Amino acid sequence: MLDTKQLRNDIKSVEAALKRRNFSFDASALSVLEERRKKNQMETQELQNSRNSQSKAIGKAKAAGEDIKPLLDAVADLGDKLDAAKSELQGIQQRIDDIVMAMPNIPHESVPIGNSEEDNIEVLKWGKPQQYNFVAKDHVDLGEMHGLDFETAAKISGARFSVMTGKIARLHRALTQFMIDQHVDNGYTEVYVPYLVNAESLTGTGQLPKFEADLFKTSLHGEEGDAKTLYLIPTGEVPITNIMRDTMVKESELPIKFVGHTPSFRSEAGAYGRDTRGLIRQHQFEKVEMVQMVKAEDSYATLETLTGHAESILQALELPYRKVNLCTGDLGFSAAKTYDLEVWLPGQSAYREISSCSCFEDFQARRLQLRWKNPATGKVALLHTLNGSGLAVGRTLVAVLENHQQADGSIKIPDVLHRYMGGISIIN
RNA sequence: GGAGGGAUGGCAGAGCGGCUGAAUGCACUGGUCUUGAAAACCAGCAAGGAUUAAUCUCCUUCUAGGGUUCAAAUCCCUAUCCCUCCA
Repeated sequence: MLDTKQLRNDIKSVEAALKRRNFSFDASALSVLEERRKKNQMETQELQNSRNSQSKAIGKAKAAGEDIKPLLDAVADLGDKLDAAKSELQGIQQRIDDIVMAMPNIPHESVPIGNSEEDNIEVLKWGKPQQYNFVAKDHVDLGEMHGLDFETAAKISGARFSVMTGKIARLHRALTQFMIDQHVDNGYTEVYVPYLVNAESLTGTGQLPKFEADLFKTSLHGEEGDAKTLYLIPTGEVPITNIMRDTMVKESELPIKFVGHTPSFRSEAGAYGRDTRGLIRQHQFEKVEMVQMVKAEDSYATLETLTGHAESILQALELPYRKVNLCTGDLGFSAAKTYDLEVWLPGQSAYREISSCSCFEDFQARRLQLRWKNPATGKVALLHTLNGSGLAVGRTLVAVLENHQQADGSIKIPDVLHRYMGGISIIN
């Protein structure tokens, strides 16, 4: 959520900033609503003030044993007036909230302006795509040789699911273990979190109210009451970030660094026909997620180090990748700036997203009521939140299979994984 | 499945329907004292919003949503979460 003060005082610059990411809204309508809200709020507060003071007077008169009848008569119609004023104010406020909650974050000045992923800017390339003296297979062909099975998954669940058996399942788990251990070494605290979350949590990180269609929604015994509805998490970001919802953090606890391994569930509504082959786009996939909460002045430096932590995994696994600065048109709803890491996939001869590292500034913190008190100033301030996948495990498996394949279809296991694979160095 | 108890500021924890935005303790901040620190003592210290140049002032908030009342942390109903006991 954007700062409502800024929306009130400087709506023009908000309008201009959001235009850079192709988001437009009716600024004048919002201003009109604001005016009405202000007028209404002042009237309502005046009525409340009058009620409070008159009620106090009644209390005093009663205590003094005076006749309170005339005082009671004086406030007779105040309640109705107040109720009317309140409900009107509430209505206006609701309309304002609906508009504001649907507004995306303002892109950071270093974010390139553009419409689509074509306009993203490559920041760096690491590693060289290997030249093979044979025809490189894609991960589906390779995987099926080693226990990756989509047909069985389709029987169990449907399209966009997978079953792994044997060494490939172990490799998948090894990747997860390696990633978590690496991030714990980098100072992150490991967390285990729920995979079903309530609507408040999703609102806090920005998936709701706007993106409900992307989520799997559960119902308990056929009931869909608002309070009880739980959603499958679309990313570990949701539960991990919400650990700190509604808290006043002590300075000594900062920065907060969490890492957790969770599945992610995505409906992939609107992705019909895209990446239908293989593990790239599944309804269920694993991720190791890093989340940080930092002071405002530290957030952009933190984005660099956090992205570096994700990169270190790719480097350790000897996977060529590139880092891109997402343009305004490709930026997620809550993000102010995002680096995507794209890994080289020989099977597709293309770089594909494997990690997304974002700085949200105070956009999520405002919804989450995530704050800290600065002892130096005595002031309360919103924290800045960041997160990044480190990495998407399923896609990392794809990258390892494709990049480390041998002519005979066997897979060479990167050195750092040997200890997680019981010493195996090749899958054949 | 049944019967109770609870949810209050950063934390712990009081709180007769009106002078309670909330005792007290801890934590925190400033000061006295000390070579320095600790201890002790003194003082300050909730958040959000409206208004203001700022102060002042005003409004809201004691889990959430309803209700009773001139007036609700306090009474009533519902929901959520936590705890205890019985099956």
